[in-house]
Amino acid sequence: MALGKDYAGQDCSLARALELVGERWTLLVVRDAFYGVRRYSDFLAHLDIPRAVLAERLQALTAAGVLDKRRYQHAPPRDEYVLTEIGRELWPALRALSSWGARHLSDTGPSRVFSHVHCGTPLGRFGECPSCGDPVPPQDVEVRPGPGAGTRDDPVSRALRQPHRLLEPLFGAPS
Amino acid sequence: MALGKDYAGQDCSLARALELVGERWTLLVVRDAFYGVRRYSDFLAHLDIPRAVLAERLQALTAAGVLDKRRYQHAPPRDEYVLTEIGRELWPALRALSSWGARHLSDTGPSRVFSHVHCGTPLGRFGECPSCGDPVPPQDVEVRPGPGAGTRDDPVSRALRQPHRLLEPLFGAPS
DNA sequence: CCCAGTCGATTCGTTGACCGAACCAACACT
DNA sequence: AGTGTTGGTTCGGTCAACGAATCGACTGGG
Repeated sequence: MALGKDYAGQDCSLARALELVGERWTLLVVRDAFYGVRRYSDFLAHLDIPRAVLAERLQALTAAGVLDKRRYQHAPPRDEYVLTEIGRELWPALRALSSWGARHLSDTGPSRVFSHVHCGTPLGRFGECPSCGDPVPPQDVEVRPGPGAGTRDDPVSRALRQPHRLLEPLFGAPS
Repeated sequence: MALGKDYAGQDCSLARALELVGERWTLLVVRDAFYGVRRYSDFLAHLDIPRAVLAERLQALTAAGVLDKRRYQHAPPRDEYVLTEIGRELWPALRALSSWGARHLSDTGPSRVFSHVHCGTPLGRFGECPSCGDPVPPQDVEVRPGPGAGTRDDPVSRALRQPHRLLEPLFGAPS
């Protein structure tokens, strides 16, 4: 977590994962990346995160190969951050944690619902499709607002009010 | 995370989960609980965590219903912390994160290997049994040291050098 | 050319969580 | 009485997070 000290001595895959992805805000940044957020200003507006912290997290995730920073426009220079294959493989972990939170820490029901885009079935708690029985890769998952949906009013929240496929860019950024 | 501010406004199950379980050390405490660690002093010895922080985390997890603090002996008074059903349901998330870390952030291979106790098959990346095809509940999982096992020398690390079933107490504490 | 606006940051002073060592209370054993 | 174990609490010091202000590169408008 790079919070003063690392988890030195914890010879454990979990500890190593947490040093990168366990810092404050980091997993929420990754979650937004799955939602299709790609630009600094959109992360900023959706997360209410201090600018310096966002810049640091994006840099760390890029350095670790979870995100790829690429210039999609040269005049003026504009960069976007996109999940790499390594980043996309965080989906099961993200899904499991989020599902756990929804089941045990929520009073209003989930704020977003995930379903298999091919058959419309809501995902099970491991991210699998109950009717097909197989784990669903994120690009085949559709997000929709759920019963506990919030009332934020930033461009990202507004765009997420309609069904959206994971990993698809939220805004028509030049690919 | 209760780090200065909470994730106010992040109306999201993931954010709620992270406020509890996303703080530094917390998931490692839960991991140790799955390993069968139950006593304050054992967490302390295995994690190299500041005493105050451990006390705070155990209290928070207990308050949230993830751990159950119970007195297993009255003279002298001794308490143990045991995973509740809610806590045990964190297993898929823990497994997914740990597996991700092992695949992408490890140079020596996993420090511990998990396998289905009924058939001996090593678990897949979602915590499922590749040969049975079903998700394996933690009480049916066996931990063994893996190729990247460390060289710590505390009672917990020593006890974990031999195969051990998850959730079983590491030491013969009176149940 | 000049000015306002946007994007992606960096800088800075303050707050607060984490760290590690010391201390403490309750109890058991000798 | 003295020593040891367990399960904490207390206390400075340090370092990361916070939020506001600033900045540099660029564009489009007048």
